[in-house]
Amino acid sequence: MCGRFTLKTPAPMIAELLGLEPPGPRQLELFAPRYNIAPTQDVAVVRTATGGGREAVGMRWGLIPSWSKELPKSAPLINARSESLTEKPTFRGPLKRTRCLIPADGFYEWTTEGKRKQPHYIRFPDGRLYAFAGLWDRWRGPGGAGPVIESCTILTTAANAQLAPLHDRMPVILAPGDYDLWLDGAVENADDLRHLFDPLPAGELAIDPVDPRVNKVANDDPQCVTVQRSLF
DNA sequence: CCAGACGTTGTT
DNA sequence: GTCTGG
DNA sequence: CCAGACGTTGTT
DNA sequence: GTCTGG
Repeated sequence: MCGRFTLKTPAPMIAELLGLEPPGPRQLELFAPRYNIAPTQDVAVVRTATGGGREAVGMRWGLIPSWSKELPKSAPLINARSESLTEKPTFRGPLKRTRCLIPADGFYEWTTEGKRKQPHYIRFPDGRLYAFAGLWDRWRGPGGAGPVIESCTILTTAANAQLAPLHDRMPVILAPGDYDLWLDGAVENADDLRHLFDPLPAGELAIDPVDPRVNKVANDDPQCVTVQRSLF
C-alpha cells in the first residue's frame, strides 16, 4: 500500500503549507515537480531541525535501521504499520525520536486485471498538498564506516470504506493541525500520538484510473496523472 | 544468560 | 539498538 | 509499488 | 520463481 506517489505542488506553496522558510536553490531542487516517486528514490522529508524549527531534506524512501550491518537485501521498508510500531524494534526508536512529514499531493494504487496492472490515482478533489506521517533513521555505512544514508518510511493504517476495494491498507494522512504534535520531539509517549493514525474518513478523496505508463519508474511526467476517460 | 531476528505488501 | 526465543 | 533481469567460458 | 533497480 502506498508504493508510489506524487509531489507536483509548486515549491513556494509546499514551503508555505508546511511552515518552512521560502525555498532556496536547495529546496527548489528538492521540491521539483514529481509525478512518479518510487521506493529507493530520494523523497522530500520535513523534520524538526537541530535547534528547533522545521527543515526539508532529501532521504531515501525505504527505511534502513541504524543497526543494519549491511544494506538490507530484503524488500525495502517503504511502509510501517501504525498499529504495531511500538512492538517493532525497527520502528520503536524512530517513533519516539525521529518522526517526519512526507509531503505529497497524490498516490497510486493498482488493481490486477488478468495480466494487466491498472494504476489508480488518489488525491483530494482539489489536488491540494498534504503530508504522510513518516519515520526516518540514519545509517552509517558498513561497520559504521561508509557513507551516511538517511532514509524514511510511510505509516499505514486500515483502509477506509472508499479505498477498501483497492487495498486493505492506506497511508496515514495527517491533518495540518497535527503537524506540530507529530514533529514535537518532547512527545515520546505513543499513546499521545495514536489518534493521529485514524484513517481519513471515506469520501474525501477522489480515485481515478490513469495510464499504465506510471507503472514504469522512468516515466515521471504529467501524463502519469492524466485520468483515463471511459471509451463509452 | 547469549543468539538471532529485527518488515510490509501482495500473492500463493 | 531492542526484543524474542531458548 | 512495478519492470526487468536472471550467466559462464573463452576469445577478441 | 526470485532478486535488483528505480
